[in-house]
Amino acid sequence: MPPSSQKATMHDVSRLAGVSKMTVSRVLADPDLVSESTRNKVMKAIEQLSYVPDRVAGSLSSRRTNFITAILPTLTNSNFADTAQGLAEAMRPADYQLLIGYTMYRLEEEERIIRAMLARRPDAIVVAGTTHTKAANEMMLRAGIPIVEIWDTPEHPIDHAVGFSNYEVGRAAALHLLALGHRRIGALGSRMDSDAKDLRGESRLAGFTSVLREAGLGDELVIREGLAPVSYDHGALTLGVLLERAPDVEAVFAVSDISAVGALMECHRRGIQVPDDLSLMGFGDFDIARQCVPAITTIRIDAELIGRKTGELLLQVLDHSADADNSPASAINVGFELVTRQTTALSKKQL
Amino acid sequence: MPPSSQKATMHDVSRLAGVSKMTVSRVLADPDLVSESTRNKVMKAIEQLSYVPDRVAGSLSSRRTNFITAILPTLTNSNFADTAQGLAEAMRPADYQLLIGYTMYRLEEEERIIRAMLARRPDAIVVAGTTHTKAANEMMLRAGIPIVEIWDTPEHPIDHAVGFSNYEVGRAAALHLLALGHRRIGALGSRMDSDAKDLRGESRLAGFTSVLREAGLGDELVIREGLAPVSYDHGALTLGVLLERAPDVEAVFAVSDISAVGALMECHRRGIQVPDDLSLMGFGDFDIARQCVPAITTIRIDAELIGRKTGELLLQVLDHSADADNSPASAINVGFELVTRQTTALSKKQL
DNA sequence: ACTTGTAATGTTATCGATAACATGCTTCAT
DNA sequence: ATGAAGCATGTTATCGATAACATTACAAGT
Repeated sequence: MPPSSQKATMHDVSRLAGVSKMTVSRVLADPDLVSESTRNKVMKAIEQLSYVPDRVAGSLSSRRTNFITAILPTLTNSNFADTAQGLAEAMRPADYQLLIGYTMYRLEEEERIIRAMLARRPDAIVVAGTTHTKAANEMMLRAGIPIVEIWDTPEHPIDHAVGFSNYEVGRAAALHLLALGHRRIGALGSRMDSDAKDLRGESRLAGFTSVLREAGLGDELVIREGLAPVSYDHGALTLGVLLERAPDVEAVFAVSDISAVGALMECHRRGIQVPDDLSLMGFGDFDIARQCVPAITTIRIDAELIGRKTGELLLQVLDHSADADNSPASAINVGFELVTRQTTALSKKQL
Repeated sequence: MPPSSQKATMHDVSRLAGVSKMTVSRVLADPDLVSESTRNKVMKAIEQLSYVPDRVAGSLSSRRTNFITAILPTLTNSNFADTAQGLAEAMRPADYQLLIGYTMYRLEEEERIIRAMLARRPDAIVVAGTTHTKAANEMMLRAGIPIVEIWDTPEHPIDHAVGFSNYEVGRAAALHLLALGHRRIGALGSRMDSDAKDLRGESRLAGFTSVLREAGLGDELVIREGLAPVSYDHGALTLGVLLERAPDVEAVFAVSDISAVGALMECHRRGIQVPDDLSLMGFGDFDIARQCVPAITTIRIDAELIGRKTGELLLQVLDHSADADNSPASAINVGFELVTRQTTALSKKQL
């Protein structure tokens, strides 16, 4: 460990500058309140002592930590990483620090994390998803701070929400494949295990099957295998399962581009022509989906935008928190967009 | 905002349980110190009041925040996300919370972040990279807490280090391509801009060119274009630049698998056969490199392991921090491994 | 019986800042 | 001239916990 020089406190600075602690505090928090000459004296003292203010003490005193808790399923999914980055970016000018926790798609873990995070007294909580354990829900309700549920559209929001409808995403996917004339349509998702469940992915599958049923088709080709988070392997494996169940499948929707890419590569390996033999689409508009050959049809959501919008919303709410609870709980729908690329094509049967 | 019930303090709990604050504190920190009957009373009071301890106050008092600062170039690179996850995983049992900052590959930004983070009084700092601004270096030296530089092997470590030699990675890549009989060898990297520079990628390129020169080859095919972080597009674009400069190039090393994948897809689009027309390799062993068709030869580093090892090291050091500065600064080299797959093959000229 | 040890709990003094109010000194309109 | 207003600064009281030391009660050893 490097040599520890005794850390200087605000008191040390004030003595060296010949002013009171409060003046030092003002120089740091609101320089305009202090005359230029004193300000310079204080700045010099800060410099000389390499003083770094102690925000722990500051937070206790001011009852504001400038921490924002962000609870996401995982960091190793570029979509969520984008959201985190967008949120961090939006909050940075206001000097907020992100406290990131990840749940591994487990609700009990989410509850544990919320409890642990609340002890840090964050100024707000951002949480992915709209389904939480009872205890988690109560803790957030009681917390007395703004809560933002993101990445879906909650029916009963705790407070604010920023996201899109995963259910509608699933419907849009199914409608696209149907419109191309496909009838043997499948999907690749993950298992709804008690260990780990991708509730948003499941919503997409639910929307997807709802359309299939409306079209008089069954949902027997909707595969749920493997645990969240999905991977390239997941796509490859579940495609294998699907092909075994229905060698004549014409079109497939994967709940994530990652799975879609894995499935596409599996097609390459098996000599299945995409989209001639099989139409394939994903979700998320990951970079790789655009870069793949052939480029993958997908549903674009702007993950970074979700983060940024959430940040902007919070800045506004936190700023007005002075004038009591007049902050109306807002629900922002950022929408999504079907991006047709090269992996989906008209059914040959139609031709 | 949800209704804010007044938050209960430890004092409230102690009154309700009919004990002193200190006893409540003990129940939470070291339950064995308290008799079973009092402990139960206290627990009941905690439950009744939905008491959540205030770690801000606790940290100020105990002078330990249980925060670990992790400073990484970006979160949207699965390698760094893996490292973060590994670190978080290792520290979690000891109840440490990660404070993540990302620099966007900019040293000035790193300095800014270090300064901001130090105000939170972390118990340790983990920072990617071994090159820092002068001010950043001094701040870390002065901080009086363990510092771990990761993702490279520093010549002059500030304190501890966990990583591998990027320079040797570059050498291994060049040696592999040379061993296959290639002589027209190029590389794809990013520009060393003042805005953003990937110093570790640059080390890999340096090691790479050192071998080329030893073999009597020039480095004119080492492309440095675009800003870090690299992307699939980056790989596609720089490959284009390289092909323009040397249509007869035989083998290429990309500083990242991401670039390598982008380059591979560009080859697909241009009808260049890999590895028949061109050998291609990357770095990082990203999932996508293994899944690609053809699967990409790469250099595997275990990013998650770097995080985990760092965590274990810190737990040990922080635990012993009681017995003064007896913690020997350790430098752990986790090494790397060349993974030969389908994108590199013997030079045809040799045949 | 008397020290001594130890287990369980309480008391007091911080930790390093900020909020809220108080003070002193100018300035300026009337 | 004078008092209200405003600027620049200081004082005092917290914020909610933990460390360190103090106390009490009872058991065990001699």
